Amino acid sequence: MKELPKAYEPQKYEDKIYKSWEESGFFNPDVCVREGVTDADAESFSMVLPPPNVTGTLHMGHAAMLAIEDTMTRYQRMLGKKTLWLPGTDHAAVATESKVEGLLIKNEGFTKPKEELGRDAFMEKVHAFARESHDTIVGQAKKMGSSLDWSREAFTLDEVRNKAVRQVFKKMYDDGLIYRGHRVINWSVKGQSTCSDDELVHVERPAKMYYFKYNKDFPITIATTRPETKLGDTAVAVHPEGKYKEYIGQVLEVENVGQKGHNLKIHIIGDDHVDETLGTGALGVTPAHSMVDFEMYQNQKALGNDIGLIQVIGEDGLMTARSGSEYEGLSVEEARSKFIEYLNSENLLEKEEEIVQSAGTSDRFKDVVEPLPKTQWFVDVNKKFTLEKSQIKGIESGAEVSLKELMQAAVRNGDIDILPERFVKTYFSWIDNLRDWCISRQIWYGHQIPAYIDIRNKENEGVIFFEENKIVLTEEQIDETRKFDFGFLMLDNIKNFVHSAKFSQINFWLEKKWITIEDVQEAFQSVHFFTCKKVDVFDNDKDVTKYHFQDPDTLDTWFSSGMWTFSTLLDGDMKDGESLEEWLARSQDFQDFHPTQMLETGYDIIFFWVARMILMTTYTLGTVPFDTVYFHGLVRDEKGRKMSKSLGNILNPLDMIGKYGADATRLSLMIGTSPGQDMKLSEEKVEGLRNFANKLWNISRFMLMNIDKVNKDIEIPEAKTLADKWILDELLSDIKEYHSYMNSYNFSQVSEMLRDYTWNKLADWYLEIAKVEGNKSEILNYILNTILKLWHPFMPFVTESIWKEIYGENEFLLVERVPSYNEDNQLWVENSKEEVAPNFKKLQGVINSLITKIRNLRAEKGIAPSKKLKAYYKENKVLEENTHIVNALARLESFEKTESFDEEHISFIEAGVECAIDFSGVVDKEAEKERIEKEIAHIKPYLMAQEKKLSNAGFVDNAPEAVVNAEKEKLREAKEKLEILEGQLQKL
RNA sequence: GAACCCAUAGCUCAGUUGGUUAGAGCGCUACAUUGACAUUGUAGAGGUCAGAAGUUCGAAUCUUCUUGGGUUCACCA
Repeated sequence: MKELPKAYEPQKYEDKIYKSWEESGFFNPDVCVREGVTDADAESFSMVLPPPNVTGTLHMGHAAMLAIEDTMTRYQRMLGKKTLWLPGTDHAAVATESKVEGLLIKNEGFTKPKEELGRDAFMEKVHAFARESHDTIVGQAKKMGSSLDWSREAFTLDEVRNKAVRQVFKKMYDDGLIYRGHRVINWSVKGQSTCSDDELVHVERPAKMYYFKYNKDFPITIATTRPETKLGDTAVAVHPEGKYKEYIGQVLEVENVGQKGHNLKIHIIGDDHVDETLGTGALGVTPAHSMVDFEMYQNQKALGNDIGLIQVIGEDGLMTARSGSEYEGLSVEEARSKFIEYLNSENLLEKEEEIVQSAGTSDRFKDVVEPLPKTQWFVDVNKKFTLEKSQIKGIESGAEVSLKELMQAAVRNGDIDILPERFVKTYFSWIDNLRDWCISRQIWYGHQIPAYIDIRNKENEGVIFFEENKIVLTEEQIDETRKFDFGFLMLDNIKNFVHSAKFSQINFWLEKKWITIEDVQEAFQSVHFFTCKKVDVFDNDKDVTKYHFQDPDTLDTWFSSGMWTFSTLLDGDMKDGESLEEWLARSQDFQDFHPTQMLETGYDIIFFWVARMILMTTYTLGTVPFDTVYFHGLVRDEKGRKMSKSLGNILNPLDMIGKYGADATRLSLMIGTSPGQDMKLSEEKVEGLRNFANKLWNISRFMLMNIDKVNKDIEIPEAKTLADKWILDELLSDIKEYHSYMNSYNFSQVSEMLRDYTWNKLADWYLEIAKVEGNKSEILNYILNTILKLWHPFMPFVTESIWKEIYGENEFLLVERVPSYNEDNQLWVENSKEEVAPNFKKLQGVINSLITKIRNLRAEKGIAPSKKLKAYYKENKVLEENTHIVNALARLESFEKTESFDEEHISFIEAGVECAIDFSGVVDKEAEKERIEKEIAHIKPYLMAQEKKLSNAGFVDNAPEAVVNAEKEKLREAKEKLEILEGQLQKL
C-alpha cells in the first residue's frame, strides 16, 4: 500500500530522473556489463545519433529523431543487449561559418567579418559559437530523455576524427580516387565558395529568353537567358544529322561581338544532345559558364578539337577582362543590359520571350550560383580500384570496383535494408545520375585538405603528403627556407612547405631542425597555415614575381560525417606511424560495435549523408556501415507547412517539454505517424498525450493503493475470475504483438495498442471490476510491472518515476527486462474472450444511461425507484457473471433508495436491459453465425467451380503453366479461408 | 520532363500477404461526476475509402487511366 501524489507533474521529476540515469552509467554498455545488468556475452546493438549541426538549437525534427532512436535504444537495452547509442555533433562547415558571418553582420556591425577580423579572430568566433551551440544541443537531447552514451561523444571536427579523415583522404588519393580537376563548378559569389550539386536548391523565377545572332553574317540563330555569357562562346552545337549539319567542322570568325574588337572564333560542332525541336535548334556553347557546355568542350577536346574556353565572369561575380574592355568590371546584370542594347542597336536581336526558369541557388548562402571553371578536388565515383578486403555480398576481396558499384552492391545484394522500401528506388536513381563529388570548399571552418602545393612547381600540381610523422630538416632546406622573407618552411625532399605568418614559429622549427605532423596540426589551429598558388601577377618595373596566398581549401562536411559510424568508434588517439587499419584493429569499440545495426534519420539527407556513409565505409572498410536504414518523415506544422522562422510556426521542443513533459512530446512524434511519411504536429496532440501520461500515473496510483505488498519480480499470478483471465490474456497477446511491432519498427501501432490496453481495457474496465471483486493485489502488481516495462521505451520519465516511487531510488526500470511472450501463459479460452469481454463496456454504458434517464424522470415526476430492482436483475443470467453490472445496479439502488418506481418505469428499465443483453454476445453470437454462414455460402460454389476447372484436363494441359499454378494457388487460399471460417463456426 | 508519395469521419492519421459489420485520437452532441484521475467517465452522430474501368467468388487494399495535392531529381537552347 503506497500512495503517489495526485497528479503527475513532469517538471518535478524529469531532470532528477535523467540525472539518476546518467549517474548510474547505464547508458554505457560497458557499465551495464560491469554492474551485471547485461550479460558479458550478450548480443550487441549499436546505432549512431545522426550528429546535429552546431548551427543553433534543435527543432521538432531533431526531437522526432531523438524520440524514435531513444525508443529503439531503450527497447534493445531492455531486451538485454549490449546497447550503444552514440552521440555527437557535426561542425557543418559552410552552414556554421555562414551562420556566424550572418550573426556578426547582424549583431556586431561587421560588413565583411572574415576580412575585418582576420582568420584567427574569426575562427575564434566560430569556435565559440560552435561550443555554445553544442552545449545547447546536448542540453536539449538530455531534456528529451535520450539514453545516449555521453562518455563516447564525438565531434566531426575533433582531433580523432581529423586524423581519420586525413588517413582516408590519403588512401583515396593513393588509389587514384581523389584528383584535382579543372572544371566548371557551382560558385557562390556571396559565399565565395563552391557548392556541390546536391547543395543546390532550384528556385523558379521569371526570365527572358533572347534569340539572336552573333553578327549579321552568322548563319545560325541561337537563344539564351544569359546573353552576357555569350561573350565567352567558343562554339555552336548543332545536331549531327540536323538542318545545320553542313556547317559542322567549320570555324567561323565573328568580329566585334558586343563591342569593337571583341572577336570570337566559333567552332560549329555536332552533338547528339542537341534537340532540334527546342529553341532555335542550335546551341551557343559557353564552356566556361555552363556545366553541359563544359562537357561538350571536354568531349571535343577528347576528339582532338580544342574549341577553347573563355572565362568572362570572375569569382567576384563581375565581368573579367576577357569579356572585352567595355564590359570588364560590370556586374552580370549590367553586362546583360549592355549586351542587349548592343544587339538591338545592331539589329541582331530577333525575339524576346518570357519564360519561367529554375535557377540553382546555394542552399547555404541563398544566392544564385554562377557556374565557373575552377580547379577543385574531386572524388571519382566511376574509377575502378582494388578493394583489398570485402565482406560485401557480391564483391570479392581484391575485386576491381568503382565507388558507384560498391554503393549499388551494398543495397542491391541485401547487406543494407532500407525502410520504407520505396527509398531504395530513390537511392538507386541518385547513384545512377551521380557525378564526381566535388569535395573542396573555399571556407575556413572544416577539415583542411591534407595536401600541400609545391610553389616551385609551375603546374601547381605537386601534391604530396606527409609520409612520415617526423621530418628532419636538412641544412639545405633550412637555407632554402631562410631565402624567403615571408615565412616559408621548405621541405624539399617531400616537396611540401609550410607557411606561417608567425615568423617566430618558423624560426622555432628552424632552430630545432625538425618538424612533426603535430607541429603542422598545431599550425592549423593556432597560426595561419597557407597553401599558396602562383598567380599571374607581375610587377614589370621591378621584374619580380609576386605570389598570391590563398587559404587552404577545406573538405565538404559530408566527407567527415560519411565516416561517422566508424570514426566514432576509434580508440582515443592514433599512435605514431600507425595505419588506419592497425588503428581500427586495436579499437575495442570498433570491434564490438561495427557495423552498426541501425541508422535512423530523416529522408531528406538520404543523398547527403546515408549514401555517403555507404560510400566512405564500404570503400574504407569493405563492410557496410549499418544493416538497416529507417527513414522517418519530416515534421510539419498543423497546416502541413515546413516549420520555419519566417512563418513563425515553429514549435520548440523545449517549450513543449516545459508545458506538457518530455514523455508527451516524444509520444506525439511517434503516435499516428508512419515511416517516411511527413507528420503534422499540433499542440493539441501533445496536450492529449500529456493527459495520457497523467492517466498512466493515476492508474498506477490506484493500483498501488490496492496492492498489499509490492514485488518487483512477481511471476504471472493465477486468474480467479473471468475478468482476471480476460485482462491477463489481453496483456499476454499484446506482449506478443508488441515485440512483433517493435521488431518491424511500427512504433505508431505499438503505442496505440498500448494506449488502448492501458486506458480502455485496464483503466476503464478491469479496474472498475477490480473495485467490486476486490482482492487482486498480485494481478494488479503483475500488470503494473508489465505495462511500465512495455511503456518505458516510449515514456521513459513517467514510467521510471513510478518505478522509483514503488521500488525505491536505487531501482532502475531502464535496465529491467522487457517481458517476453510465452505461449504457455495463454489463459483464455478463445471464444469466451470474444463473447464476453467487449461487452462489459457496452453494458456499463447502457446501465449508465439508464441511470441518467431514471434520474431525470425522478426529477421531473417525483417518481421513486423500486427496491425489487436489484433482485430482478440479479436473476438475469447474463448479469450473473458480470459483477460490474451488478455493482452498477447497486449504485442505482442506493441512489434511488429513498423513492420508488412505478410499473411503467420498471418496464422502461427492462427494455433498456434487454438492449444490454443484445450487446452481451448472446445475440451477437447468432449474428456472427449468420455472417460466417453467409460467407461460407459465398466461397463454397467458387471452390467447387475451381476444383472442376482444375480437374478439367483440357484446361490443365492447354493453359500456360503459370496460369494453372495461379489458379491452384487461388484454390488453396480459398480452401484455407474456408477452413478458418468453419473453425470459427465450430466454436460458436 | 522523370520518379516517388498522398487522397479513408469535421480535423490529424492507422489500416500488415485482397477476406468479419473500414479503425484510433482530437473535435462535436447528450449524459454522468464525493470514488486513482475533470489532465475524468459513458454513450451517440459522422465514411458510395478522390473518380472511372478492369482483375477476382470477394477490392480501401492489386492493375490501368483520370483528377487534385505534395516531394525529389533533371532540363532550362
